[in-house]
Amino acid sequence: MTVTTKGQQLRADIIKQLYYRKALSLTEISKRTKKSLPLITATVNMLIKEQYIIEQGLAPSTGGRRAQTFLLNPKKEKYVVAVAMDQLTTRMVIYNLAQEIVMPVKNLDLDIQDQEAVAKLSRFINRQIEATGLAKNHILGVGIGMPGFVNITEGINYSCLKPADGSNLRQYLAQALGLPVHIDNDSSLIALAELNFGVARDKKDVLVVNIGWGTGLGMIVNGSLYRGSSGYAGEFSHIPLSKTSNLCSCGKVGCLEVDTSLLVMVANAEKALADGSVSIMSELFKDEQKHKADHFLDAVVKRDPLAIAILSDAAFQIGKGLATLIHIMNPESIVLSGRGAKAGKMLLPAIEQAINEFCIPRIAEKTTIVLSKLIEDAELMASASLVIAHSLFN
Amino acid sequence: MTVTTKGQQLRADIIKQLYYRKALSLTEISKRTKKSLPLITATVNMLIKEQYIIEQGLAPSTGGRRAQTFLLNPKKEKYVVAVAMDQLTTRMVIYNLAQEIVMPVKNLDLDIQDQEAVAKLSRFINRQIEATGLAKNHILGVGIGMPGFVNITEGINYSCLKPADGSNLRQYLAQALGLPVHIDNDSSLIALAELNFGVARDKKDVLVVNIGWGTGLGMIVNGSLYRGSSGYAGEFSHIPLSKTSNLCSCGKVGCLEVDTSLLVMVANAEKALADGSVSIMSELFKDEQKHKADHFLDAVVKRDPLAIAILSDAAFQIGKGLATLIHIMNPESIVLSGRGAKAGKMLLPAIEQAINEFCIPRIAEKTTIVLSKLIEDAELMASASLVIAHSLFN
DNA sequence: AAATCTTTATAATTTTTTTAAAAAGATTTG
DNA sequence: CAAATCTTTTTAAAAAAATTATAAAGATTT
Repeated sequence: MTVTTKGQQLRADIIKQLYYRKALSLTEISKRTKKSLPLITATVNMLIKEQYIIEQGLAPSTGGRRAQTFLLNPKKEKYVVAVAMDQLTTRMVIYNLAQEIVMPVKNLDLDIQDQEAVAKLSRFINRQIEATGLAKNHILGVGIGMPGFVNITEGINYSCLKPADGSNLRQYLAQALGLPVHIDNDSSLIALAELNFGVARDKKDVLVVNIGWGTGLGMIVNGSLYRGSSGYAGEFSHIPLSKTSNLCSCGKVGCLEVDTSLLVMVANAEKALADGSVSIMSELFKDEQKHKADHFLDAVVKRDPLAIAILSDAAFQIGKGLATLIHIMNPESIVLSGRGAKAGKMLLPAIEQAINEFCIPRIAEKTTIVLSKLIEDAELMASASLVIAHSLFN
Repeated sequence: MTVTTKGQQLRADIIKQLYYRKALSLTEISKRTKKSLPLITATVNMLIKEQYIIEQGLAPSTGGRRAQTFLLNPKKEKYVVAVAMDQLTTRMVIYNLAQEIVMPVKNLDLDIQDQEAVAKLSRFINRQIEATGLAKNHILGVGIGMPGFVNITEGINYSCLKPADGSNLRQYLAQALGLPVHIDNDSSLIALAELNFGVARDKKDVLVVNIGWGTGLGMIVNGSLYRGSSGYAGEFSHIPLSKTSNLCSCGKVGCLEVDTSLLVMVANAEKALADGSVSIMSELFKDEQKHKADHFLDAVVKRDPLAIAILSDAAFQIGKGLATLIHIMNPESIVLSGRGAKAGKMLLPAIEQAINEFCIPRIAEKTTIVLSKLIEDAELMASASLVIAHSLFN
């Protein structure tokens, strides 16, 4: 059993704060870690001696003496592997402690339902790490975001990515890669990204909607990610809300997902095209290099009327679901994130209309709907921060 | 501005722990307050000297030396006034520090929408206190639970109980009573009661449903009451879920409340009786001493088929709403509380059926539905603990 | 440009926690 | 059944951390 001393904990906390906030003064670190200034001063000096931290220069004046600020050392040879998976594509990147990209994003076409997905994944990660020539003892760990019911303590995904030998997913990967591995649900990670690096920074109660194949949800409650008693909180897409009686992939009828998934939107588009609707999608869909969902989103961004109409119908349903969430959670804001948030501005009117229609004004009036500024990077950034959050830096 | 020192804070924390848990050993207090044993020992000894705490006797053996346990002193002349309001009735009781009843429950028929409700309330409370002969400086404060949108920091109820002179509700009452006053929403208080004294004790994530005139909700998240960013979290009864298009009191259509409020159930019963249904309610309703809702609940307890049928319809709708909540919050358990929980066992089958029908099994399987054991006392107990939580004990 | 005001950084003091030791009581064993 | 052992509480001593106070640095004002 590894025992973590208080000193180690504080070192890790300080590094974590600097990782999230970049430049910080001693006073700021002290406030954030809730430890006294003398203790922080001593610990930071130790970390400077060990090259983890460098002096950055003076902070802008706030009226008196300017504070010295500190930064994580980009030259320190400590690296983080970040992986973001979705149903069909897996992306990977390597960062240093300053969140600078050491190895640019690499893509792998990988069907998450593939029987050999786990083996392919670990080969891919290993190959990329080897290609960089980085020594494994300089890599702090691997953070992986993935769809499905993820048990983060056990390191299992109940929905997919089961190792062929029946072993534990995280253990399998840790063994195969020779590195610490941390896995989490994609929507949870996107919420963490918005909390640590995005528009949910410094906010206490925020709902982050992951608009993608399905409609995921990550909940920031009291300033930290809420996971529920068995880790499955935020199963937004399967709440009973649809008026249609379409069967959902989960086996139930009436789930929100049957009206709002990107796949359903694509299907609706194809149906409309078959019925003779005019749209640039009929051209776009011929290019099979990209997935139809991406073509659909492109069409939306290009203001294609049919695509926008279909998207708006889905957005209205999402908005109705959000109205329920607002009543229950009374959040400060709701962040639209995930790959579908590319079409963010197109989504907003229908969502806001639904919220106005279904919310008691007093409850909704303080809740703002905002668009993510991270979009593509969110999941990778959060995968990396998973590793930072679990490392000890000895 | 009153400054609270660390020492005062710890004294209050210790008293609070003893108030919630009754007999505790020094070690247990130390763990609960997360303060060291030497510090706790010293502070408890100080509180014993001041008569706040008494030795209770030795704890049962756990294998080694038996621990001394401590209790709040029932003879200490410190009292708490607890008030619980609903739409038509207000109840009041006075406890000592050991939660023993010093003045038994008194009732006041008070329509919460009455223009002079606040004045009547303060006269009532004052009269009862005077009747006991207790000195005001021996009373720690008054805790009041009430329906409506309550802003606990400002001390305002936006829905009702507005002082005629336009002043602040809590300030008005504090002035009129000459005592510290704390107000909170009834459903929030019932949830606090279950957390501190009931079946949600030691649990982290629990939803407490207040079945009454409407269907209220208090959420325990990470072991404490979650209020949302502007204090209105848990507005369960106005989520869009009903298939009917009945107009809700909130001005919207489709709210859960239009199918599940006790008033709707009574209306349904009356309609069925008018249509010729046979039921003991036709007799019961003639007695106008009690409210029809109480008669309805009595009929349910007496297993009247019509009443049970009506209740089950409502319960099914509540269950559908709870299915949504389970997906979002993934709670450890859901507690059915409030006056409607008297009919608890009758509610369970329909609620569980709805949950089975609308929940993904993996998510719902770990969530248990339990009945409150506090029912009547819940709100009064929590009103009192409001006062304890805000007092300083100097 | 000197004086004042703010804020950071360091030092001294106090408080609190941690660790260790002692005491009390239950359980086991000869 | 009594002595010995084992647990746990209680008290005491040492170490760590947080407050408080002071000094230093730099910005702003007069």
